[in-house]
Amino acid sequence: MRRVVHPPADQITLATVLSALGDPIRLEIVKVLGDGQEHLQPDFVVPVGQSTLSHHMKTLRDAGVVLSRPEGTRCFVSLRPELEQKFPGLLDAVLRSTRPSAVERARADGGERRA
Amino acid sequence: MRRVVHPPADQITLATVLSALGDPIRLEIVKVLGDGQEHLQPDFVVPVGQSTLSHHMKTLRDAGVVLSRPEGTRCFVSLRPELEQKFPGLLDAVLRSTRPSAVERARADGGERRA
DNA sequence: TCCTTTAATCGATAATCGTCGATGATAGAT
DNA sequence: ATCTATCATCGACGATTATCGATTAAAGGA
Repeated sequence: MRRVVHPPADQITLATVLSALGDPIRLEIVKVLGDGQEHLQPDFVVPVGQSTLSHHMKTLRDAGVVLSRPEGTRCFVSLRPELEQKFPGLLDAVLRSTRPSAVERARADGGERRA
Repeated sequence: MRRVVHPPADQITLATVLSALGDPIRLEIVKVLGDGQEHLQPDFVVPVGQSTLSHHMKTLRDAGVVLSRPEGTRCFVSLRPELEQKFPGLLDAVLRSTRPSAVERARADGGERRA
């Protein structure tokens, strides 16, 4: 796998992180990574081509959101742990926000009786 | 003051909110609004012209982050309360992240003895 | 050595964004 | 009726971004 670079933790900025997260495709990627596991590109089911997905990955990597670990011909991706130190609770709040809330689930149910 | 429009709460999306917050100027605006009070444009000290500031305000408004309340010739701006219902804890996490953490303050102190 | 796989990079294109100065709209004051 | 203050809108510009298909790099397997 090709060489990939990560920014040092001290030059990760909030604006850049939020900007990186402010895209539906990248939000979906982060949502998948939210399980704390490492993932490969095929794990992210997004409606874009491979090169575009790779580009989004670079955006997240450059922003300091994800970590890319090349191994053999593959590249394992995970959430970058330093993010929690720098911006405590931020990623959690974002991940919680990607899940429908109780009131939204109720609204989606409409008037249905519970099964 | 001219008529301003706000999106209905149910069409505020996470990606759009994060994208709106992912800019240093707008982050500064939100930081000022973090005191929970209403503010006028002159309260935001940002290195851009008036028309650009107004444009950023529109971006935040369209994303559902802020509320604009025209009164007379002025326009009071505040954080939009529905945001907390939709994405609980998100704005708080962002606002906390705009403030330097304890470890960062210690680092900035360098080896200095405390006064 | 050649083939396959995975993912980064390149070059191109269209769309979006941040910025500015100028103008316009609205309300209040003189 | 005019002037002034506040802020939204307009038109233009350059910069950045999202996207694609094609290519390249690196490693593994045949």
